[in-house]
Amino acid sequence: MVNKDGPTPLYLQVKESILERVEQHNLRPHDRVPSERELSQEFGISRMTARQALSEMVREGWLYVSMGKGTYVAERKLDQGLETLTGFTDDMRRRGLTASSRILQAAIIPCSLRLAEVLKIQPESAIVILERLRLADQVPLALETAHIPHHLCPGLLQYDLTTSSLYEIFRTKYGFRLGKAKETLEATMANDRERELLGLAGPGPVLLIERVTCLEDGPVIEYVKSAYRGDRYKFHTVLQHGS
Amino acid sequence: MVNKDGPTPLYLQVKESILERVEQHNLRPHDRVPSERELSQEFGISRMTARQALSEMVREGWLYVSMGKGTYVAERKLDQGLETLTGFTDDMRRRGLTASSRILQAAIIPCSLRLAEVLKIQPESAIVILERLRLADQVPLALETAHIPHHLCPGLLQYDLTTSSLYEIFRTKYGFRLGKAKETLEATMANDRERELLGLAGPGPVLLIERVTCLEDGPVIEYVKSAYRGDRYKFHTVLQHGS
DNA sequence: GAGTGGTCTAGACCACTGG
DNA sequence: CAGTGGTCTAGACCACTCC
Repeated sequence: MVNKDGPTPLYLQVKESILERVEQHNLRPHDRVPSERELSQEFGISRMTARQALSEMVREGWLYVSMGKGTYVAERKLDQGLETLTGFTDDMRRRGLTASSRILQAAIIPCSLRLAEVLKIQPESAIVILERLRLADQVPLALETAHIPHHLCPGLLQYDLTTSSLYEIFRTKYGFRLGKAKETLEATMANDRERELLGLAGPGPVLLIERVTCLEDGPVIEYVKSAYRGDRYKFHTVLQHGS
Repeated sequence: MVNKDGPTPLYLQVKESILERVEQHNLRPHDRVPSERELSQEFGISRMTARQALSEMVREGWLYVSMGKGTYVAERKLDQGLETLTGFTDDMRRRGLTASSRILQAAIIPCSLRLAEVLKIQPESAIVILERLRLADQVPLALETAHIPHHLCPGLLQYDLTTSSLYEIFRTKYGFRLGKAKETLEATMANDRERELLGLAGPGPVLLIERVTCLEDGPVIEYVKSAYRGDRYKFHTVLQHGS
């Protein structure tokens, strides 16, 4: 059942084994998984090793624990995807809306000092700057400015960016796989330009979102700053307790 | 140094002890923390127990490990553990600030119809309502109202909620383990009450955060609505691309 | 009372880093 | 080489849940 002499740690082998049962639906949400003592007998390992496999899976959201009762398979589908990285197009699709864009600026420019630090490239390197008014069902919702290192995606501006998702182009045209993104969100007042483009009658709040996105293998692919109309947009996320 | 007979687990006592040294700057970023074997001698505990304290802190982003060299204090940048569920107190601690509270309302009231749906309890059930002005280094930062099913934590109001973390009380006094939380964030204008309590001179934006938190084994433990000063607070999160 | 997870011990061997 | 974290063992006692 497990290989005690191989290079793979025992607890990882146990983890993989349970993960398989979950993914192949031999174990379904809210089914009980074998107890720590059962696993240690089944695999011929100590209870602490079985425990390490289970508690890692609990931490990662695959399983949950009910004190004195047992460990169970977690519900995945409900919240899955809310903490995942999506662009404007997918975000709107999830809300049942159709995304489109009006391009305000699309150019290749030298990169400022501050931006070079964020994108982890040399100052003055060429970057693609792409400013778009993002519409949901034809109504202005956000003003979005993306900064992308030009050497990572030469020829980006030849594609139709009014209807296509930028992330879709990254994936299909350049073969990029997105990794992690860091976001910050804050509430501010709309400035004049935002007010005009978003169609606000008077002063109003906007949700300012900054995102730094990395590819799976490390390099920063974009820095995006967006201003969402406060009265029309809510940001959703799911947090998992870390212990 | 540690209390072996008390109700607090040894590894948590060790964790708190190291956390204190980090917060009081006795240990600075990139300083080495005592090794697992050193800690087990210092506290008179086994190495596995010391290890549990350290590895939890690594997972939470306080420390990092360098293989074969040692364990070190992490740079408290906006890096890790940001997608984990924390309360105001821990959030401020991560930013190097001290959290405190002014209690505006603490009572047991019957639950409204709308709230009953969110908390998944019967309408008119008793709930604890706790409204607090949250301060960071003595400066008002957020107005927070928590709604908690009373039957889950009877006697909650007897505890000191001005300095204690609500989540700390959940954990130590009731033995709760937090699971997932769903949050929504939006930008609005401060209403009169928020403006007065948060100390805003005139109209200003606030970041409105709603959170529904569940325990590990399912039940909803709280619904919290918070209004953060837009000019003093940024929300951080990390998104992971869903493959 | 029997089973569960939560904590803890006192050892052990390994791969890795530094001097 | 001595020290580090990574893994693992075979026990132990506890609080909890269900019957």
